[in-house]
Amino acid sequence: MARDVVDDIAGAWDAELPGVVGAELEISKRAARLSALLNAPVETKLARLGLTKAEYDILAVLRAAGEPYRLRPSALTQRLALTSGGTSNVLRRLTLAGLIERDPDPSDARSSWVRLSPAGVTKAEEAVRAASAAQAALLRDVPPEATRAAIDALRTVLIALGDTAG
Amino acid sequence: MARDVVDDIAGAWDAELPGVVGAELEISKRAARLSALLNAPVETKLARLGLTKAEYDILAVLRAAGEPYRLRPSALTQRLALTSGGTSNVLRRLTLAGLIERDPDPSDARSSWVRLSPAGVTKAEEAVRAASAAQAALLRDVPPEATRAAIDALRTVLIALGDTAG
DNA sequence: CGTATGTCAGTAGTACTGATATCG
DNA sequence: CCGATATCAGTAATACTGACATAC
Repeated sequence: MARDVVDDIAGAWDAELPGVVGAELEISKRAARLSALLNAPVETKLARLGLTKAEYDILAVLRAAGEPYRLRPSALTQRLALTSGGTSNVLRRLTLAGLIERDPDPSDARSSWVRLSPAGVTKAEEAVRAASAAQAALLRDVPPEATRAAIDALRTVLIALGDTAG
Repeated sequence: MARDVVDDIAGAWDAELPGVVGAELEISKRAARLSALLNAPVETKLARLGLTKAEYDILAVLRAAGEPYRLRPSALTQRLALTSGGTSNVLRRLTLAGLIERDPDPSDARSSWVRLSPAGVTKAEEAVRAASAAQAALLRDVPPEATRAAIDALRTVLIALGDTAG
């Protein structure tokens, strides 16, 4: 079978410190590498739209939530695995850019709704189309059955790790 | 088949913008998620050793290179996919911490060797053992054949994307 | 002289902690 | 009064660009 970069790294460790590294290196380095490869063209496309990845992640979650495209800051914090402070930081920039707006929540005055502005809806849709197209173009070089096998194997591992829907 | 978090995200997009997102979302989000899950405990362990992930990556490449544990800054820049400026930045911190040293290169006075100090060798080995153990502990919950299937599927995709050894 | 190597200063963005205000 | 929600200030680290020095 052909070798990839991670095979070389694993081989080097086996020669230097036999038995110390194993499958955990192979799976984690390959997951990180694939993620980086698929992410790079997305960041390029987003930059042309004036967005960072962190900003895009928020716009995408809001757009995917469906009308009226609004969620609470705490829901965004949870879905993006950030702290509340980190979420506030990105929301401030998106507000300045006019892509989101705040609606007070009559039922709980501590919180508020974060809602895509009309410009935010447009930007979110442009961004998700651009991001998907960029990644799909990269994956054109991969046989569909290989992509499918990776998707299924990754899902199985993630579920075993407790990353389940709900 | 059981559903994971990404199934929910893909389902939401299919309902909102049918046909826009496909396999590229499923593979990229799962790779990113698995990478994040496997990385989190590593960063915790490294923090206890006084290392950041970027510092660890450099120490690990130097240690895996074998004796005399030294490489040129340009080689580190290439293997870690950084710019030269980014590499310099981390090397400065590692030098201050006493974990690496510089040896002039008699054959090319523009460059120099970056070499693990004795303390750097010890720290690198402690760190790689701690990182591997933390990830292996996580993966104890995953059937070995599922891990193996993911490793092989990821390797196939990476090779198709041109990420080959050499 | 032009290219390659590396450092440094400055910058932008990420994402944290801890303090604070407010409300249920 | 306690816990939840969110913002803000401050901090640390990442990693970039562009300017620069040096040497091949």
